[in-house]
Amino acid sequence: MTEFVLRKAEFNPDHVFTCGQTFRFQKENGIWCGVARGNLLEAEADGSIVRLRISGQELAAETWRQYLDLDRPYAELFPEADPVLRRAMQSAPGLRVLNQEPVETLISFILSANNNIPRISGTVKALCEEAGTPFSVGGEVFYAFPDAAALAGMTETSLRTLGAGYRAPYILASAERAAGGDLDGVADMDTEDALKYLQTFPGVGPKVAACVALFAFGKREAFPVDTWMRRIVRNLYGFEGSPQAVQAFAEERFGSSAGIAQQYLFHYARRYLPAGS
DNA sequence: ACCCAGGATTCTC
DNA sequence: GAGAATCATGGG
Repeated sequence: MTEFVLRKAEFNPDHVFTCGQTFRFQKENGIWCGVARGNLLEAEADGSIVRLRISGQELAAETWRQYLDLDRPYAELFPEADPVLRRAMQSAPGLRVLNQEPVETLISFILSANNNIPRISGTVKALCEEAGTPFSVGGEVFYAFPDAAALAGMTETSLRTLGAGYRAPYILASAERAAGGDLDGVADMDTEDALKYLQTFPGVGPKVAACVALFAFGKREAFPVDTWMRRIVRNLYGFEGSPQAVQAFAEERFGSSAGIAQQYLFHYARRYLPAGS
């Protein structure tokens, strides 16, 4: 078991787990609970501190520091943040961008296309219970996200039963490629190459590629543009254009940590910008 | 019945 | 290349 005691100002689970980067965490009885890297991760706020408890196979504390992105100085990332970004950051202190597993991120965000977050979460959970490796903590059973080979061994029918819909064949084909090692080189690519390469996976376009690059491969300049991002850029920055134009606007404005700015803005938009505006 | 959801793919011009 | 139609599925 690994434990962390952190200041809520540097890691706030209420922001980390609701800002849309992961679909596997739920709050139960005041405790955030989910599975990451085949371990149970629980986070509980206690005043101004947060206790993190990680149970399961024993992984090095350094691995978890990396997963939690604890060693990045968030307060120093945007020294000249504009008023919009500053407001978004001030509204979510302790938000951090996790470093998640590539296969889980790839498949989850293929599922996210033209879908809504509650339904994505439900399908991901069903997927884990169907094909993931179970492990038990304190007598309760949890499921790791299925590895690529397990996913590739599923049928289109079973994936549709779990709620994947028309994305089922994309998931199978992309899982097959991942099982063959096709994600292995992405970590060493620069952002531009990674984005281009990830889009060769079935079901992966510009937005999903940016999510995978950002959330699984540490490409912090990758800036996913979705309906929320177009809305916030239009309403709060007065910039309107194609997703590609919005991405260029964001990269120019936010620089090498644009993806982290994106998470603050996305989280802010979902909480404070009325839908349909 | 209609629209939307963290879009991607395919068809068409 | 840019723009429209199509793609399951559940909830408003």
